[in-house]
Amino acid sequence: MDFNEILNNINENCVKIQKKNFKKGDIITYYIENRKQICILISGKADLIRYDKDGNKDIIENYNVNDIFGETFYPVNTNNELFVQATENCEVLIFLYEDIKMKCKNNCKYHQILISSLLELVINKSVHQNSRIEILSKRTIREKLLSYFSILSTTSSSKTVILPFSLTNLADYLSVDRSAMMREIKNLITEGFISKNKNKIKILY
Amino acid sequence: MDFNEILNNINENCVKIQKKNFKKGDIITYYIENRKQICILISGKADLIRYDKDGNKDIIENYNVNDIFGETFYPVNTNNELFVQATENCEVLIFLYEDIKMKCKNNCKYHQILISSLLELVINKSVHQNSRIEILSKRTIREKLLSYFSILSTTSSSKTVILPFSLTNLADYLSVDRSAMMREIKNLITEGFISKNKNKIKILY
DNA sequence: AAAAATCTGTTGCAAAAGCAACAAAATTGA
DNA sequence: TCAATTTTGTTGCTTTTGCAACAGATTTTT
Repeated sequence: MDFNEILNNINENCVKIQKKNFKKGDIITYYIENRKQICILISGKADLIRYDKDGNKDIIENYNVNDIFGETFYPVNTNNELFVQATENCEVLIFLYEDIKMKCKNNCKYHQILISSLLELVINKSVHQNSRIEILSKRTIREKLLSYFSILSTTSSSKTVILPFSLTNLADYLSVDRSAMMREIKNLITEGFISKNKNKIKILY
Repeated sequence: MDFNEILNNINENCVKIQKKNFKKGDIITYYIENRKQICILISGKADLIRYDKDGNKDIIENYNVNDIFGETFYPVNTNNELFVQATENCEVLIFLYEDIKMKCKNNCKYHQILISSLLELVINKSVHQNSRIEILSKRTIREKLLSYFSILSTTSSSKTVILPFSLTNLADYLSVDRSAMMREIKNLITEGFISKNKNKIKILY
């Protein structure tokens, strides 16, 4: 998926796409009701963040290369302030859905490639969301952990998985209390289901 | 989104799309690893169903008009048998992702409309999935319920919401024990947060 | 219209999870 | 490099949830 090629070749008269750079810590975009912005992360990492009414910071999603975000994909309402913040330096493509939605009159090739590529990215996003739903649907912390490890194991084709984030963030991702999760990891180890070394988990069953 | 128009006008030499009819109870499709089928529900209702290793039936998703499904959107592995079953008579468009992915040589107009329409449907799907994730991320049954009611209330612009499915299925959707959910609904009523009449919930705060 | 199946509502009890608070280890950054 | 911050690991206690088992109401099927 070479978005730079698309960007360089697309007919500027028909599609308005911006490429912007952000430094670590910068706000890439605020989610605005009734706008439909689409952002594609070309390089770097970023988080979708919300502050709830009690002022607690929630990391709702995190993004890597080829991830797609923007309020187009998220139910936005005025109660929540949602924004995406760079956790590393980032290159991002930014445009509005209505600006690319329909084929331009010029019938330009790269516009069509853009739409097809976008479709592919959104499908990937949907698959990831379904994995997340699958995990969150589990009733116990144990099942959530095992289900998460199992998905990592399948995608990496290995019984030893490397956690892509800290245990603190894992608890957030599974949406459980961290200390309760730690307790359950300990139980899984003593009961022989897994072993653990730093951020490597080995599945033993 | 008029898929019949697309179907009637699309160049049959470039895109293979089938329209099929199903009776209530029929299996619309089994999810197969490494295939990438896409189905669009034109009319009727259907459920995505899994039987886990203990033989328990799980309703994972349910589909209405304009919903899109197929293994393209779901992480499939050989451990689970996944299939979609009609809960009412259905008309369904069925095709393979690779058959429509790239623009045909003929450059036919309706092929492009199909891809754009598909993009729109997948974006909608993604927004719904995010709502579901939002709800499932809540830690307590009470928060899940209130969060669900609040989303229904926002989309219907009314403080009185009509539950689109039975309480039994609501418990499934929220992924909680039904009796515990009933208890919590009762608590919400006695504490004055909501009132309830049949399948109508009124939000009182 | 009767029988079967599903859904709603309720409860006691056991298990699991959340909360709070703390210390030690590891990482970051000034 | 040393101080500050974040992460990991642990535990006692409380609250919430799940489970099991009912009975009654409602809906569907025959």
